[in-house]
Amino acid sequence: MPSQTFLNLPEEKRQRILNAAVEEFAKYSFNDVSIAGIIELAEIPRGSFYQYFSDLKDLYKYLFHTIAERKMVYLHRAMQNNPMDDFFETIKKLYVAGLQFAMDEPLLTKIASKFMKEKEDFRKEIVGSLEGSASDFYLKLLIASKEKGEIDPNVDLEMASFIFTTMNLSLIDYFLAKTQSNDLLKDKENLLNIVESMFYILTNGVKKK
Amino acid sequence: MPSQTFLNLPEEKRQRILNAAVEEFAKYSFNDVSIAGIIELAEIPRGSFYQYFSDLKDLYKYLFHTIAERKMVYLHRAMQNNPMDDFFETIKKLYVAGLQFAMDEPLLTKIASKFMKEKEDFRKEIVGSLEGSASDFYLKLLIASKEKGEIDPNVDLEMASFIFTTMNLSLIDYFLAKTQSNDLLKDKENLLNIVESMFYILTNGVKKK
Amino acid sequence: MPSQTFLNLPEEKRQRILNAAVEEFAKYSFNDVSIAGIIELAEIPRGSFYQYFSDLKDLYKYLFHTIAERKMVYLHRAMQNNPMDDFFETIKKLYVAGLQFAMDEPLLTKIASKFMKEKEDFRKEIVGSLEGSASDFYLKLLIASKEKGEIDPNVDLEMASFIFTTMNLSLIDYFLAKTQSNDLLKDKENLLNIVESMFYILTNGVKKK
Amino acid sequence: MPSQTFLNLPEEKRQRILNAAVEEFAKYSFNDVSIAGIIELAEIPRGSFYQYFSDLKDLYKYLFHTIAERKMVYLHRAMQNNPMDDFFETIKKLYVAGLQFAMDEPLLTKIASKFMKEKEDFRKEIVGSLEGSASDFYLKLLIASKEKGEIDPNVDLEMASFIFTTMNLSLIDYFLAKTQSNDLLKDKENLLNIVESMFYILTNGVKKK
DNA sequence: CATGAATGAGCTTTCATTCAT
DNA sequence: TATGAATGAAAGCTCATTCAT
Repeated sequence: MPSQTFLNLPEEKRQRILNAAVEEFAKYSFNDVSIAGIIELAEIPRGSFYQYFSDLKDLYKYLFHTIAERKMVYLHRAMQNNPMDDFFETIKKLYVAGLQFAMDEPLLTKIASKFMKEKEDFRKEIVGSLEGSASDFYLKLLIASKEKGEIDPNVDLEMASFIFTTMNLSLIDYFLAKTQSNDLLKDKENLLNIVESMFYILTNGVKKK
Repeated sequence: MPSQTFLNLPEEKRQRILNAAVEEFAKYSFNDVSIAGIIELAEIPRGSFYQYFSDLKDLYKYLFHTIAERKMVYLHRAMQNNPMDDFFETIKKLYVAGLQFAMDEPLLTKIASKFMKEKEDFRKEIVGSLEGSASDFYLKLLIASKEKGEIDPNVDLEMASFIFTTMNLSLIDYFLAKTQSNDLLKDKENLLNIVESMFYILTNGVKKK
Repeated sequence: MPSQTFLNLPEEKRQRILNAAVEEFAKYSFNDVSIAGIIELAEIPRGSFYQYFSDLKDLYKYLFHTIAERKMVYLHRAMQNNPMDDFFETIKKLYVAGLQFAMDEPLLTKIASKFMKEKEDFRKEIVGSLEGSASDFYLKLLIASKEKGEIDPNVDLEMASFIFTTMNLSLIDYFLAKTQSNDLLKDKENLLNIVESMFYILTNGVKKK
Repeated sequence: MPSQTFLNLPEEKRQRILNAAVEEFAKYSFNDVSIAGIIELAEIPRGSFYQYFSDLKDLYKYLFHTIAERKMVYLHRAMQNNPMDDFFETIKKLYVAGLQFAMDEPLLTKIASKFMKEKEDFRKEIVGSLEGSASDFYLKLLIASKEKGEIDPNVDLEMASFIFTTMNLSLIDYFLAKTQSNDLLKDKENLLNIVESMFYILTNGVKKK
């Protein structure tokens, strides 16, 4: 909740501040980011910071929710296209959308990734009401899918949703790590291949049948 | 490389220091742990710390390698039993051993888990020679297993090893998270069930056949 | 390069800080001066120091250049008067000007004198571009003077410039040392006598002719 | 005054300690030398230091007097040879002997040179009874020489002795500075030339006659 | 005597936050 | 509102000196 003052700021200045914050939060974990660092990058006076935000956490919250919103756009877009896809197709599209976001906005993704590694208390404090976790979302999809007979009845759905959640995050981390050194991953073709090979395993398992 | 002085310390005092360090490193990421915090917990004077360790990193390295060693005992024990197990059985046992360690030593496990979330540069600095990552280890097992015809030839082995690595870590994190609030997980029976349901999915996939 | 903040400080406070620094640097060699000592003398809080200077060296540099400038005023004044003086007259005036400065600003002179005794690396770091040493300056004068036939052709000019440089500094040190206990030296008459008797030797030698 | 314990030490160990001290004191001014540094170089335990010396100053004093003694050997040797030399010859030989010592024992000379740059209080404390300064020594020679009619009666003898003292020290510093980069100075021929050209000036002056 | 562990004082530096203009 | 100066708490590290064995 930045002050109205901040929201009224001329676009250019507001962006300068946000960009500075993004740069810092993409580089360091929350506790290692200093107000000093941000105001220096943003080239704003010390006092101004406190006029705009009550706190570093205040700024972080705002940033985080902005990022979440932006990512949601990608995810919604991915799901709207074809509401008749089966479970696997849906999830795959979500994965790809997530990676696409990572490709388009690596810094924001980095922040989100760092966020997932923060302490749970901190995360709860930032997110506020835990508005339906990703895991719950997958679980609902799985239940629906099971009713349609797409899912092996021996599968523990909670575990499955845990796996899909985890692998999604890991894939993004993997992508961020590789993207720095190597840019082979930067073409979308390759991205799809990776998701495909992951899904082959998650849907069929690794065991020879 | 703590000083000989530290190693010569009376058991009780040495443990007090190590326990203090464990407590702090289990609670905070490396950068958020302060020497001040540790010496206060351990009730040793400021100067003594520097007589024992050159640095916070010095202490951390020592701690980390101690933990790694201790965990290795669990893993080796798990593998020695039955060298004739197939791939799935082997991995399953490793997972269980990892969880067993987490159950016996939740704080140490927490430190190890936090370690995995540190920046790569830092990790490299601590580990020194990157002595064959977990992922490489799984890959070798998978290749051997494939040659024995246990693995679906359509499976991308690199991806599979990535998944097995990731899930192992995630499972441990999951366990640590749950273990704090809820202690239903604390009996071994339950542990095995969790691993089983995960392996069902990783071996057979979630799709109905 | 002190911060603008420092330069904007109210005269009184700025002087208090500078005076404190002068007092300390006149008393101790650079390495033995502590920020702690200065802020206590100046009665400013710890944090303020760092708002004004990045470093002790930063303050020292500023101080040193201020002193150099102030001394230059004396030296220039001494030389402007009579550009037609011969070599001996010129140098003599420089010596006297130097001593005059020492008389007017004994603390600043003390700092300059201490500076000359620091390690060469340090000196270079402070001065920056070694803008033509005193020795070079004397050498040029000597060469010009030789051409005018004022100098004994048997004299090694480099050695002569070395001697004039050295004696200048030593004279100032001598003056500083004596000035503390004894204030007979404090009248200008005496000062001139000293310089005269030194010059008699440097120009004519000690040997009976 | 090191303890008898120190003096009884096996030669090898005593030398190790003294060499370590020499190395440190040749590198840093007294205040910047740490006991820590010396015991590390000497590889002796912390406690031992205090068994041998009450203090860093204690060690320094001992070292300093050792050096002074050693240098005296050179100076006495220089003077004994030819008691019939005139003033100029005598002084010249002393200068050369000093430089010879600097050539043979650069580290010890460095320490002596650093000593001259210490605060006067400190110097007095180390030397103890100011047992006849170099300047007094030159003064006596000059007086004797004047009686023999070798000295220009217009010369202020105090000033002359000051000059001879100062130039001697400066010459040694100059030699030490040059000796590090350039070893042209290291042959004795050159050394003599330098002293000669200095003496030409000090005896005859720079003025054309 | 030799040893080396214990200790705390003292220094530098960073930073979040408050406040006055 | 914008600004940036003031401030002191807190951390890391070094070292001389004392002491117990």
